[in-house]
Amino acid sequence: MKKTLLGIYNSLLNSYGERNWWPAKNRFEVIVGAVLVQNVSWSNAEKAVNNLKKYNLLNPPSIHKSSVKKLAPLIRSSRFYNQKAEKLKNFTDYLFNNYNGSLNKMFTVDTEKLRKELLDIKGIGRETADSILLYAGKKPSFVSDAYTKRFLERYGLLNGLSSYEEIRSLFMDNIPEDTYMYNEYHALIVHHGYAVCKSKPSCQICPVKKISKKIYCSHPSNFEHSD
DNA sequence: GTCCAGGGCCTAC
DNA sequence: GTAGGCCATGGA
Repeated sequence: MKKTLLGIYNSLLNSYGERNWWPAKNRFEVIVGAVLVQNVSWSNAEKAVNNLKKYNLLNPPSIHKSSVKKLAPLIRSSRFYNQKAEKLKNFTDYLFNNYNGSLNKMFTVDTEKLRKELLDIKGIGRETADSILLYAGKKPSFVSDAYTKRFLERYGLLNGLSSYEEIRSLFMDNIPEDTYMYNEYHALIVHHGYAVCKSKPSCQICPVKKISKKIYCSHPSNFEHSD
């Protein structure tokens, strides 16, 4: 499994190159983006992020001071905007209550401890917490998601594993604890699944096959299973 | 018009 | 612990 996962990583990296995620200027922008992109396309989330920026609200104190009523219309494009406005405020409440509003202080906390804290915030689930840890905090916490699960299924690597934590552990137990690799690996899987396999009649990594209503790559033959 | 995107919470069983 | 409903935009 170690060799397989590393082999897939190298194939993806060779095919697509570094993805250089997350597309954001600073850590808080990553965090806001991670919440706003929940179950919506990045383009929709990006519009909402830019709107907050436009009104100088893309910083912890401004979100903290703003009401849900003020924030919600600005992030309308990100879908579920009332809930997401609440979520952004839940995060800044946590940040000010525990770290005096300082992301620097927050990110000095041990990775697993901080992960638990983030998961206690209403609106921050596993994928969002791991995205914050990895892409904002540069901490080695692998991000799994729907693409990752689909990807592993497609290549027959899931072997009955299904939960988020199981999939996350599959990567963390089998590839080096390397923030750069965690960062690129997740970004490459998303890029492969979304930008390439979905948009092109054939992709460089594997042939495309239509299953049910979605388009999936389905041939594992490009990756040798060494174990 | 239909489909679906880089989820998470709540409730019921 | 998990299946299903809910939230409720915009581009293809």
